[in-house]
Amino acid sequence: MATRRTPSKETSASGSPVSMADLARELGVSMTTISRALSDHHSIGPATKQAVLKLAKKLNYQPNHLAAALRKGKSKLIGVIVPYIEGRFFASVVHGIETAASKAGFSVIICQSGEDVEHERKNLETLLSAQVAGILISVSLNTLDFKHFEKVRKHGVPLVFFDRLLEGDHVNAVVLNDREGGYQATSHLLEQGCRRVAHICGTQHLNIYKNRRQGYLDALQRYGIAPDDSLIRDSNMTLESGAQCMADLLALPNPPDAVFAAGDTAILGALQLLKSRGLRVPQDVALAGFSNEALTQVAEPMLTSVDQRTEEMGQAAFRLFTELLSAEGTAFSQRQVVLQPQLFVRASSLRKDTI
Amino acid sequence: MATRRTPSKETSASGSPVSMADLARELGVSMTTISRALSDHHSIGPATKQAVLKLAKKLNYQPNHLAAALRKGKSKLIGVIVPYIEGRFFASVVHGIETAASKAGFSVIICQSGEDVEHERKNLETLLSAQVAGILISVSLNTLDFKHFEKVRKHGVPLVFFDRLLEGDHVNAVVLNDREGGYQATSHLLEQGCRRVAHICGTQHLNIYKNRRQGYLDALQRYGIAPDDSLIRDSNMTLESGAQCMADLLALPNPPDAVFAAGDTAILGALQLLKSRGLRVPQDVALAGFSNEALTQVAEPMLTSVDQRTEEMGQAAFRLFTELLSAEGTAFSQRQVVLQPQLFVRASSLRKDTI
DNA sequence: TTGTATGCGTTATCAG
DNA sequence: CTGATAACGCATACAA
Repeated sequence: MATRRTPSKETSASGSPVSMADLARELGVSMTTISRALSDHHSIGPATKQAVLKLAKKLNYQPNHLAAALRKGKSKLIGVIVPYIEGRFFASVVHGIETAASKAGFSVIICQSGEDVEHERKNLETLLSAQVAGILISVSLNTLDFKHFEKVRKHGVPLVFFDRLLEGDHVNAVVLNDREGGYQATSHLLEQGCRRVAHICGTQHLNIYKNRRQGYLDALQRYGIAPDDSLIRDSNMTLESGAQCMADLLALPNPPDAVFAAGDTAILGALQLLKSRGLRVPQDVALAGFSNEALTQVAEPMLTSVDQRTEEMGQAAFRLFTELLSAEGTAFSQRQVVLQPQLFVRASSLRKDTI
Repeated sequence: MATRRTPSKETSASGSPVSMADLARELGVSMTTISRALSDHHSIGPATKQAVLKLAKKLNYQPNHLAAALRKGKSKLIGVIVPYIEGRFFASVVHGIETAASKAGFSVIICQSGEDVEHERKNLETLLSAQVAGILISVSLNTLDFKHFEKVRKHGVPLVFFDRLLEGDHVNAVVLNDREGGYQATSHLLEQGCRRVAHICGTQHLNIYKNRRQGYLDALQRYGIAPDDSLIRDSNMTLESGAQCMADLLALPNPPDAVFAAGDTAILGALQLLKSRGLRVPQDVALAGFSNEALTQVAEPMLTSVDQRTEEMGQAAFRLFTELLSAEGTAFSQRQVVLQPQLFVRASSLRKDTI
C-alpha cells in the first residue's frame, strides 16, 4: 500500500536494520504504540503490547541506542580513562567498574592515556564527543593541572576520579586511604622488631605516593623514631629502581633492617638484590610492599603487601557516578569515598616467627 | 533577528552543548557550511573555513558522534568481548586493540562475559544496540555453538575472533599457532635430554588447548617417542590443579622427568609441589609453561614459557576488522591470521647447563 | 488506550 | 563555493 522506498524485503538476507517504523507498518499501528510497548509504558494495552513484543522477536528487532540517546540527550555509555590497562591494579578496577556498570545497563568505553597528559586530553574530547553520561578517570603521571577537565565540567558531565588525583583539588573521588596503608605496613615492620625502616617512595606530586610516605612517617613518630632522610629513597617504582634503591641503602654506613616500598614491583627488585648479595629475608632485612599484586605470592619468600581493594574501588567509582547523575546539579560537588586498605602479612616480614 | 527559542545565552555557565546550528547562527552562515568546514570538505572557502574553526575553538564546540553515526549509519565504536579483563593475557590483547583502534579514530567498548555464554549473548545484543562498527571477541569457556552469533551476521557487523574460537567453524580470526608453541616447548624439553615428558592440558573443546596438546604429540612423534596416556593430565589450569596433576604424575610407577603445561599458572602449581617434595627443578623434573605471564620471571627458578604475542594479536585483530570493513560484502569471509609463538627458555628447563 | 507531529545534531542531496 | 531541506531512529508533548 504505502509506496515507501522499502518495499518490505521478504528475505532479510544481509544487513537487516529493522526499526520501530518497520514494526509499526507491519502491525498497522503507530510508532508511538511500538515505542510504548517496548519501553514498558503504562498506557498500553496488554494485547497490543504482546503483539509488538512478539513481532519484535520474530524480526529480531534491535533497539538503536544511539538514536535514543540523541533524542533523550543522555546515553548509556560511560568513559573510563586509565594510564594503561595492563597490570593488575587498573585491570582489576576496570573489572569492578564494568561489572557494576553492566548491571546498571551502562556500557563502558575504555581509554588509555599511556601516562601522557596530552593523550588524556584527547581521550576526554573523544568521550565527550561520544556523549558519555559520565567519565571515570585515574590521571596520568604527568598530569599536573586541571585545565583540560574544565571542558568536562562545562559540558555538565559527571566526573569521578579514582586512585590517582592531583593534590589540593576538590573533586569527586574514590581513593584508598594510602596514608593508613603506609602506616599499617610500617607499624607492622616496627612491631617485628625492626628499628631502621627505610622507605622507597614514588613521585610526590601524586596523592597516592605522598600519602603512603606520610603514613610511613606517622608510624615512625608513633614509635618515637626520628625519620632519617638517608633512608628515604625516590624511585620510579620499577624492578630496576627498587634494586638500585636497595643497593644504595645497603651502602649506607648504617643500613636499614627493613624496607617498605610504595609498590610491589620495587620491593621485588629489592628482594632480588638482597638475595643476590646473600642476605636473608626477613632475618637480615624485612620487606613490605604496596598493591598486593599477584607476584607477592609467587616470590620467595612471599611478600607482605597492602591490598588496595581494587574491585571495591571500581564499584564505588561507578556508584559515585550514579549518585552524581541522580543529584543532577552537582557539577561542583566534592564527594570523596575513602576505602580502607588491608595489610596482608607474609613471610617477607615475619621476623618473630622465623628467628 | 531570528526568533529561535535559544536567545544566545551569553554566559555558557553550566551545560553548554553548543551545536553546529549555534555556530551557523553566530557566523550568519548555513549549517552546511559549518559541516563542510569541520569535516574538511573540498568545497569550502579557506577564509570561511578558518572563521568556522576559530569560532568552534572559542565556543569549544564538541562534535556529537552519536548524531553523526545515526545519520551515516556507521559509528566509530567497536565492541570487544573477553571472558574477563583481569589477567595478563586479555588485558594485554585489549591494550593492543585499544591502541590500534584509538589511532584509527575508533573507541572501544569493553565487555566481560565472565566465562558465561549467556552473558556473552547479552553482550552481543548490547553492542549491536550501541551500533558498533564491529565486534572482536574471545569466546567464553562454555560457548559451545554459534547460535548467538547469527544475529551479528544478520546485522552485517564484522565479527573477528581472537585466540579462542570454536573448532570447525569458519570465521574471521586471529590466533596463535598454538600447535607450533606446544611443539616448540616439548621439543625443547626433549632436547634437554628428557625422555618422559608429561603434559598438563586444558579443556579439549577449545582450539587453543587442543592445539597445544597436538603440538606436544607432534614433538614426541618427531623424537620417536610413543605417547603415554598416563602422562597426559586434564586440568582446569589453576594453581591447585597444576599441583594436583604434578602429585598424580609423581605417584606413577614411572614418573616423568619433564612437564609441559598448557598454562603458566598450572606449571607454577607443579613447581611449588615439586619444591615442597624436595625435588629439584630442572634436574629432577624440567618444566615449561604457556603464556609467558609475568609470574614466570618471578618464580624460582624462572619458568620457561611460550609467549603468545599478545600485543600483536590485538593489533592484528583490529587490523582484520578494518579490512573486513573496507571489503564490505564479506559477511561470509573466513580470513585467518596466524601468529607465530616464541619460546622463552629460562632456568626451569635448562638441564644441560645445570647438570 | 492510541495516533500525530516535532525535534535531537548531523550529513547528504540537490539546487542556486 | 554556498544554502535550504530531508532524512537517520527514537521519544515525547499534545491531541483524539
